[in-house]
Parts: sequence; C-alpha cells; structure tokens
Amino acid sequence: MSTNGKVVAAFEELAVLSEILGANGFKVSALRRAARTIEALTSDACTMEASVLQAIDGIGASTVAKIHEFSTTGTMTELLELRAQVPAGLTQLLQIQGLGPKTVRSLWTDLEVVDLATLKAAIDSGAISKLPRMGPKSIENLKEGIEFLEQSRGRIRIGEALPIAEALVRELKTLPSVQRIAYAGSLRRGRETIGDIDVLAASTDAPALMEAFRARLDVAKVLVTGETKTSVLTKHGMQIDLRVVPLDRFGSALLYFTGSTEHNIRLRERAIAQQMRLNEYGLFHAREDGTVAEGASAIVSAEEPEIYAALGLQWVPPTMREDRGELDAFATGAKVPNVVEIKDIRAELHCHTVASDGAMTIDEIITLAQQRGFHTIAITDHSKSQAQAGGLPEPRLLEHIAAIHAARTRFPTMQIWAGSEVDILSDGSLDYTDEILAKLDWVVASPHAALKQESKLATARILAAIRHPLVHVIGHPTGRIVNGRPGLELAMDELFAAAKQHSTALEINAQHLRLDLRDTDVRGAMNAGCMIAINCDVHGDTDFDELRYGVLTAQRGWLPASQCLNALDAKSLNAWRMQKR
DNA sequence: GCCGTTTTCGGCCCGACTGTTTTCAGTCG
Repeated sequence: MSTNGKVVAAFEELAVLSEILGANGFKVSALRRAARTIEALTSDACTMEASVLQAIDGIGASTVAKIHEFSTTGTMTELLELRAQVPAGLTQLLQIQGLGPKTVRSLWTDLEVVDLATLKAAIDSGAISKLPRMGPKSIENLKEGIEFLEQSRGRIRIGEALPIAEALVRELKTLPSVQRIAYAGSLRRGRETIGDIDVLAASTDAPALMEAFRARLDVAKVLVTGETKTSVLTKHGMQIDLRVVPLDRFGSALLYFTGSTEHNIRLRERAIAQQMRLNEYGLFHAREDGTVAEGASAIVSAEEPEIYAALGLQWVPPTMREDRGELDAFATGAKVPNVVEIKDIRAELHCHTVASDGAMTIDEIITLAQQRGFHTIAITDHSKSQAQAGGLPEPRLLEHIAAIHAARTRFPTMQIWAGSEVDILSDGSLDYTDEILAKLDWVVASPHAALKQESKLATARILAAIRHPLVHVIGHPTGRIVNGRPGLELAMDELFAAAKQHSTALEINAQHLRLDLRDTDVRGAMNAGCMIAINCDVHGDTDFDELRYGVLTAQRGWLPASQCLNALDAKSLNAWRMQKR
C-alpha cells in the first residue's frame, strides 16, 4: 500500500470507529471526506507542507496534525485509543446490508456481540429480539444480509461489469415501452472497480419493464421489486438495480444516480447558494426559508446539461465527477479541460506477437491496428529475462527486428516500429545492453519481477529506467493488479519530475486488470507536464477492446489529448520518438 | 472535523424506503 493509502485507511478506520462509538455524524462525514481528499492527492501527504495541506478543501488543522503524527510515528494516538475501545470484529458487521452504526453499537453494548460469530449466536438464541426496533422482519433481513456478505464478491473490476451492463441496456432497449435507458453510478464514471450496477430507465409501462428485468436468464435472486425499483442478484454474484423514472425527469435522475455522492453534494450546495434546491426530481426555486413549495414545477429536470447550465456550469463528463476541482474548472465561460477520447487514439505502442507470449503473428496484429484506423504500431515482445513468457534472447531479437521491418513493404501506409518490452531488473538496469537497445525503434521498459521491493529501492529502480536515454515509455510503472496485488510503492512525484525532465513517457496500461498508472497518478503526471501513453498491451485480438478502460482512466486523470502520445499524428509521434534516437 | 461575499460559532445535502411504531429511527445511495 502506498503511504497515502495507509493514511487513507487510518482515516477511514477513524471514521468507522467513531461512528460505532456514537460520535457526531458530521465529524464522521468530515473524517470520511478527509480520507477521500487524501486519496485524490497526487503527492505524498506525509511530505507536504502543513500550510499547503490545510489550504486544501476538506482538510483542516486536526487532519494536518494527524497526518504529521502519522508521518513521524507511523500511527495516530486517537486511532490507537479508539481501537482500544472497540472490539476488532465489530467493524466488519457494518458491511452487512441494512446494519448501520446505531444497531451495531446497540448489539455490542446490550448483547455483547463483538463479531460475526457472536452476532449469529445472538440471532440463533433469539436474544436479538430484545433490541428496540428488531422485529421478525428485521431479523429475517439481517440473516439475508449475513448470507449475502458471506457469498458477496465485493467490488468487481470494471472490465467485468461494463460488458454486463451494456448487454442489459441493449436488451431492455428493445422493449417497445422503454423510452430511454442508461447505466449510471460508478460504472458511468469509469471507476476501476464497481460495487453494483445501476441502470436508469424511462418507460410507458414500468411493470412490464420490471417483469422483463426479473425474468432475465442470469438473475439468481430478486432482492426487492416494486413500481420504481427492482434489485436482483445475478448468477455471477453481482447486484443490479433498475430504477424507472418519468421521461421528463431523466436528466436529474441520471445526474443523481451517477454521482459521485461528493460531486452531488457540491452541486446541491451550489444550488442552495443560488436560492435553489437540487434533488433527483429536478432543480427547484427555493422559498425564503429554503424549502420548495408543494407541487412546484422544476426549473429544469429533463437533461443533465441544462441542470448544470442553470447552476452556472458547463456539462461535466461523468468521469470527472469526483469533487476533485471540477466545479471550478467547468464554470460557465471557463475554458474547460479537453480530455482525450477513444476517437483520438491512433497508435498502439505496446503489443506482443507469437514471438513471445502473444497469440497473433506480426501481420495479424498490424492488420487489426490498421482496421482500427491507427497510423502507428510498435511491436514490443518480451525481453530475455521473461523466459516463461517467451522473452527473446539477443539473436532471436535481431531476427525479429528484421521480420518486423520486412512487414513495412506489405503495409505501406502504416508506421511500423520494431520494439521491445524490456524488463527493468530489480537493480534498475535493463535486460538488454545499450548496444542492442539502440537497434530497436521503440523501447518500453517495464517492471515484472520483484514487485514487493522496498519503496526507496523501487523508486530508484524506476527512476533509473526513466533516465535511461534509450527508453521511450515506462510500461505499467507500479506492476499492480486491480483487486489483486498492490505493486511497487513509488514516490510518484519524483517519477513525474524525472519523466518530464528526460522526456520519457509513462504508460496507462489499459488492461482492466492493470489500469496502471491509476487515475490519481495520471492527474499528477498530467500536472507535472509528462507525456502519457495509453497502451492495450495487446496479446490477443480482443485486447484492442481494452482501450476504453485506459481512456476512462485517462479521463479520470483529466488527461488532454495533447499530452497523450497515442493521440499525436504520425509525424509528431515519430518526431517525439526520434528525441531518443 | 470543517468552514465562512450572511457566520470564528453554529451550522453542515437530500429524499426514499423499511419496519417498527402510533410519529419516526435507522439505513441507504
């Protein structure tokens, strides 16, 4: 876990423990907001000046003091004190659907429940019914909540969730009663993991739509169903919520259900400051006392852009709705960030053929790139240390370079580069000599082994590769796997500064398992003025489709097309390449 | 705990749903 990650975890734990102990709800919210704010920082919070930290919205004196304490002692006194008061197994109970801090606290103080096992015992013995508001229905829901938690998969990767949501939307769209339908939530915002899938629809026949949704083949269980909302659990263990709203309120509902919660809160605060109120039904005029008149009609509600406009804002792309400064950037009249889009991408600069561990030949992979309208492809098979992935020893690499160059006559309109994905060895040296590297048109240098290396060593390792005069791009810089392994803990600010200074690009590996760099690091690299490559790391033909996950991540990092290598025209891209040759 | 072109103290986003209650607390998104 990165240093910021540890600080974020500490603040989140502080929030949960305070909540169970019955702290002021606004204090709990403030602790959570501090955690989210630190999470979005592009610098190491522990090394930042106190005055700089405290100037950030959502971070006050108390948070700064805690961060300072953490950076010097590795922990926080208040956290230790709270941990000493609350049984360790209690926080897990908050993950049970329908069980909140108040009930958990009462379970603990009244029934001496301290973890999942003692909770189950309290249910089995019937003791639980002694709690206030705990009738038979609540106990039944609690049992189901426990069962769901025990088989739940937690957050799933976007690469699994997005195709499922798209298929569902496509299918329900064919119903004649459906006027409009879209997925919302963190999926629409392009987050790397998704808790559940939210789908929003407008329909002239809601019951028929709900019926069609419940009857789908991959539905394992209907959790709740009514006129406006149905929730199901799929056979893949994923929860999908379908909500039906009137067509003329689709925009405000889509805005509301897309989130993020923090973005919505900022919008509502903005509405209040302008004598208005915003909710999922629309934007309304507020009376003197701040309330909305009974039966008042909305100022706007049908479309997202008109709601933003009425609040003095331009439409904010969903990928940027995270309360990371977007309301200032999208004020009416402001020159908004022009983030990269899929249509801008015209080059793939990291791919593997059958020469190492890919599934396609040189010609097959070039053909696919050409069909996508790309002007450039760099073929980058593994280097010799990656023996298990068919990494190429020097003699085979030289033959491979010749074979790639020979393809140029068969694809005269494509810019074709013979490259390599060269291992950055654990000491920061590269897997081929400079003499060999100089024979390559394109060098992607990536860490593959020793991914649990100590932070300082790991940073020095990647810095060495960034400074190497023959390296164009650092591939998947941290080596992390989403929901899999944390990867290298790098001092990102040092990397960004060096990458800018040495004109070495950093990769967003678009594979949904990697998404490395992650969104917040993209933002930091963008701010530092670095060039970013969005690469699919193609091994098989379907890998080109991973591009959208890389682009979503880039958008979440506010990356403009002008700072994306793959969005340059062929000539500019080649000129950029030649700086290193 | 955070914050201030109303405020350095007193507020803090909003509504729906559920199950338990005789008017609402707790939870969720």
